Amino acid sequence: MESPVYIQIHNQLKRDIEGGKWKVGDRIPAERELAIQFDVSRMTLRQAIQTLVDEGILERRVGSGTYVANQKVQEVASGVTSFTDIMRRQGKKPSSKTISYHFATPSLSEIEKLHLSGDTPEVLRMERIRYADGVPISFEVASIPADIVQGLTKAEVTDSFYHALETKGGYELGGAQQTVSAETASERIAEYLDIKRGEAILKMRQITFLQDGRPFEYVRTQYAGERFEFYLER
Amino acid sequence: MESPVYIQIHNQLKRDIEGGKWKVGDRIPAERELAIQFDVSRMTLRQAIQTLVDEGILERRVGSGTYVANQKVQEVASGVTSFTDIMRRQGKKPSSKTISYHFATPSLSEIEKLHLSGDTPEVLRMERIRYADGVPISFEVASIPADIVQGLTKAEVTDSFYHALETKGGYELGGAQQTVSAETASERIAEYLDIKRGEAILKMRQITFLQDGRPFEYVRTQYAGERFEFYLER
DNA sequence: TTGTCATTATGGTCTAGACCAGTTATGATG
DNA sequence: CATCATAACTGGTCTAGACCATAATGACAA
Repeated sequence: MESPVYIQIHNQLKRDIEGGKWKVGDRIPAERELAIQFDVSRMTLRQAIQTLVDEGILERRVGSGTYVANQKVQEVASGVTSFTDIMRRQGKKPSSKTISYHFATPSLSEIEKLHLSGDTPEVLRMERIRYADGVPISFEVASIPADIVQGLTKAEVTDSFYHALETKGGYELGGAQQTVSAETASERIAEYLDIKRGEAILKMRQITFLQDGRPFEYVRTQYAGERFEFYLER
Repeated sequence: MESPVYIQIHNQLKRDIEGGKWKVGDRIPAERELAIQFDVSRMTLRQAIQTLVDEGILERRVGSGTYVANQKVQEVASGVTSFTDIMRRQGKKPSSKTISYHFATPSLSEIEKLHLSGDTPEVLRMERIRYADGVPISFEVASIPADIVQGLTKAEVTDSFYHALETKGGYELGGAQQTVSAETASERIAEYLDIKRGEAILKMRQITFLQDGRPFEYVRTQYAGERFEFYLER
């Protein structure tokens, strides 16, 4: 591993919690004890705990202990949500078909949007159709700097990219910028989405950022207008 | 003082920044130096800096220094913005043409969306076309409970509704719920927006709330797809 | 003038302690 | 058995160092 120790501990604790080692409301071992278990100083252990507190996963109570918080707000309020999560939350079964998946030299707009530099930057570019309960919802093109996906398998990238980034890559996801507009469907898109040419398309461009502000993903999505709508609270 | 040292330092640095000691983009002294100035250990000084980074006031750059961040996000991210404000911010001259403006008995969906009750509720319903620099951008239908607009003139409602609500009505604006979808233009809408029938329309439904959670406005807007896009940060 | 490379300064991480203040469990005492 | 003081434990803060990777600087060579 190359990520900082406290991130590794963060990930380990997160896995433990998600794996059911401790349930909501449970008290986890004291800082001093965990520090011994992980063989780090208490300050380092505290840094790991802090990141989980920031995420709303843990909750500290002075004099009493550190507890597994009952999450809720987080997912709705904060940031980036994957297609998979959105569909699951609506009780739909998400699936997708990968049209293409290959590394390439980035286009000008990819270089600009992803802040790429160096003499020979490379991006992973993939095209996918996404389905809800088997009905095509959207066609998307995603571009990701090659170094970000280093060490991830194709399955991890296509099936659980955000999750893999956090657990295996040690990255922390930040916010996103989106623009939403409307167009009519081209012949190719219409075929992909099983609609007629000229029907309405909701087009979204999204740049997703890491916690430190680095863009790591540039996605262009075209949704079948008749089957999808955006919901926002502000 | 009784607050922790790092909070005191936090406050001092904040005062310094607000007082103009350092301007946006300036580099503040190095951590090691500030630690000496405040006569604390570097770890404690870092804790003070961290709180300011969390607030988006400072920005760290490894190997380079700590800088006063240029804030931005806030205004964009938070709250309800009027068409007028959005256009002004983009340097466009906003205008609008009122198609209809009358009080009516609410439809079922208006009753539901606006939480109307009482035996004879009434809504103000108005239809408008919005322009930017004279080019039609959107057609909107807005419904407002009659009691909300009591005491406001027609000009105040059509020209500066949010502003008039706050100053003359004494209401405090809260959040909003929006759904965004795509459709194709009907004959009537196409005419209003000076586009062809069948062209893409970005359709937004918005319910706007007061601070206390009461809905006070239900707006259905259709934007000319080729002339408008939504921008979001999340 | 340009490119390379070593130096230096910066933030990032980590340690092994310390003391404080709030909470809880333990016992002694009535 | 109930009460209350106290000891033990918890997270919160703080220190005085250390080493690392990155970024900026300046000297030197091409």
